[in-house]
Amino acid sequence: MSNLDQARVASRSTETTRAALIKAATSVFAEYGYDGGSVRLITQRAMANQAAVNYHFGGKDGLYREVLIAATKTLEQSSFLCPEELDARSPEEALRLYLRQFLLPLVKRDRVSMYLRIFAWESVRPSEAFNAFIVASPPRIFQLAERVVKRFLPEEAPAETVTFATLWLAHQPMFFVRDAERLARAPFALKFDESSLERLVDTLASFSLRGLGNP
Amino acid sequence: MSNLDQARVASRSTETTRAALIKAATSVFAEYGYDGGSVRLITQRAMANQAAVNYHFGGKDGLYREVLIAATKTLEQSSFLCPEELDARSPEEALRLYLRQFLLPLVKRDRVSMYLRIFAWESVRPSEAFNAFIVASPPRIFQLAERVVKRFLPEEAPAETVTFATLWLAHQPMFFVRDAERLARAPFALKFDESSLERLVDTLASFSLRGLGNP
DNA sequence: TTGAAATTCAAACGCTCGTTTGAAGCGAAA
DNA sequence: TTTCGCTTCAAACGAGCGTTTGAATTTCAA
Repeated sequence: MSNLDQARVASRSTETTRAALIKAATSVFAEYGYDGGSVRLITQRAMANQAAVNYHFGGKDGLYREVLIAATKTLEQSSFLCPEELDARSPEEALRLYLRQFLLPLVKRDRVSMYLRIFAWESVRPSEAFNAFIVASPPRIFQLAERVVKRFLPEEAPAETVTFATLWLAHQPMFFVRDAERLARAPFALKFDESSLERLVDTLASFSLRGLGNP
Repeated sequence: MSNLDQARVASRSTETTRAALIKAATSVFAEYGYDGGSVRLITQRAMANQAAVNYHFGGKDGLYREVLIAATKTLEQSSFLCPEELDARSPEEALRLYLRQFLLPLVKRDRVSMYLRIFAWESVRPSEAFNAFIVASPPRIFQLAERVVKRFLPEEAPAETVTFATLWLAHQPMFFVRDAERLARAPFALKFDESSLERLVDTLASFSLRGLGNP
């Protein structure tokens, strides 16, 4: 009887718990971010014991890393966000598609939206676990904003300008996704449904493309 | 001997401690935000006892409120950020001035910059103490972005569009100020000095005015 | 100088957090 | 059926947080 056999034998119950924890962690981290999401809430939602996180993943960090791995894997397989899709379109359409995809979490609650929410949290103040992760395996979606921006900037644009522009663009949808809950309350009262999402995409695309001065 | 007399009599040492705490709290909150700034660090910098915060201000909230009061008072007296100054300029100049003033904390460490940093923190995830404060006495500087934006939008623009645009503009400089420390490290490596600040102002002003599509 | 009020201080309280512990439960091989 | 290793569990640990406590100290009018 090898370790492999043992692992296979025990894998059913183990995998059940692991999967439940990852699923619960995904929703909790999407809602509250890494620092704000507590192990107690995650294990509660997964109907597992608190110690299970440490037993199966070595700690909160390890569980988060699993979520990030699943996120990058899913997002890389999602055709909506693949770089080739962007390159096949005109710069204007690419920009609009980019904004629209990253704003979708405002009205959707599916898995991809939760992953995008997690990235939106990390765009504010990245956790150390996240930094360690993107150094090890940088998610492809982080190149997307730069890719879109480069379609507009001249070839000879300095790297600093590209960085400014990339950060500038990437954080426009991130802000709305991350703070949707707060913006829904006073004094903003922005409730997002399909139609207001479209208007937001229109507005951001217009500003990003032509600026405030050219409506 | 009235309470007033007692207050006056005891005011020297009291005011010294109070002022030291407020000064220390300003720098700590500017550095780490409200949640991230601890009472222990504040009292350490002020060379005061931990209990002094509760004794003089009733708690961390109360101390923060004093900082916010000082911030709004100072910022309202600062001619750089007054609404009249903006109205006296062309829309383009007003926008540029707005961006420049709110990006100044990147290179300056003076009192006004610390206050702007605190507001930048609050723009991400406002503390309850902050929400309670702005309801009681809304700082004037929060109307500035809307004022600038309205110079560009047509009179009949829907309120939702104005809100979108205001949030869009207001968060552009806030992001850089808040995350300056992180952006200085890899993979961005954006160190800000006078010249790079000017380039950032140029870039953001250009994008905000004319968008990516019209360099 | 005296006494009462104001202020400071070290220590501890109560809470939440991530993590650890050691016993109990469980399933499959012997 | 017994045994052994993997998994679960309730409980506690230790660290950090804001806050409270009660005694010591300072201050100053009387």
